[in-house]
Amino acid sequence: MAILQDKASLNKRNEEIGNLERTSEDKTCPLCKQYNTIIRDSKSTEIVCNKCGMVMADKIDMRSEWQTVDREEMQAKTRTGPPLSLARHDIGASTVIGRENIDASKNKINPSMLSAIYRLRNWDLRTQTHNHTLRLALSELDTLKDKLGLSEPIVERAAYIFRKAHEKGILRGRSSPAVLAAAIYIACRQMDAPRTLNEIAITSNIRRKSITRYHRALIFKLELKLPIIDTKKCIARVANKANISEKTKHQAINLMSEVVKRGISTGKDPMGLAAAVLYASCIMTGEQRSQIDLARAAQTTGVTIRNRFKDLANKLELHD
DNA sequence: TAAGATAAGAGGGACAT
DNA sequence: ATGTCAGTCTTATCTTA
Repeated sequence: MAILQDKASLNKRNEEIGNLERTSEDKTCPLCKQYNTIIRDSKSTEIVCNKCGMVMADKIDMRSEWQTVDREEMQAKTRTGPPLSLARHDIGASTVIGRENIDASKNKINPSMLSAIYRLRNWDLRTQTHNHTLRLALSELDTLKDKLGLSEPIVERAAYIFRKAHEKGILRGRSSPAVLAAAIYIACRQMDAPRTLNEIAITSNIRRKSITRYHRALIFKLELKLPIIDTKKCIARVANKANISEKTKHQAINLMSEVVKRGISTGKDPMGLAAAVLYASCIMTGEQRSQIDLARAAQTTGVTIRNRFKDLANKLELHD
């Protein structure tokens, strides 16, 4: 891959790559060593491994992409490319800098511009390490995807959030796996496919504490909005896990809407509440389930079920 | 064995200093 | 920024039916 000399060769390169458009092919990614489909993002000028986010171009020596020695060369070859699904904007930033770099040596450039270019260069170099942690995070994301059973849109959303966190410098001083876990949690919430913090904490092997901390940081710094957790979905989850009959499930959903209407649900762990509502519904329909069973299904404790249940009994006067 | 009670501890929100 | 306070949830242990 030649260093881009000027706009003409840049265009030529884009043209070459353009010929590859819509040809995704199977090959082994040099970074993650996984044999998988490598896709070209039609909106950017990058070819991207869809497993780890490794950015590459076809018809070039792969190794030179990431085994650069010389700073200048590295900078010139840098292609900051988030993977396919993430490349929504600031596409090809490094290429632009590469072009300006040449301009700086070739054409006489306004000296006042030099410092600006220098800054850009540094920024660009930083994105190189950004890409490194990005790649690590994305491959981690891939393994978590299977463990948590995340859908593709959730994975993309999580990756997007993580990348935004990168850009805003939120990762500095924070553990990126933990930030990734927080991003996953947020993505799940946003895509309306709730996973509990505990599930994510356990599968990612990251302390729940750090996930919640970074979760808050992300919400605040990225000004994200999270939809309220759908308590009915919690009911469905717990019910399915505890093998509750459809009849009782429906009863529980009705009961839950009443609970929500009366504001009993605010500030309570939705899963615990759902379990308590289900427990109450089981009593109503005569289905036999122990508090412990429900608690386990909701990943909470019997104490919580009891407390919630007592609340329900007091406030809804359900005695039967 | 399930359910209930109680206590100690952690973590975080609200609010004041 | 730091501290306090009330409320929530968890873990552990004991008692009751």
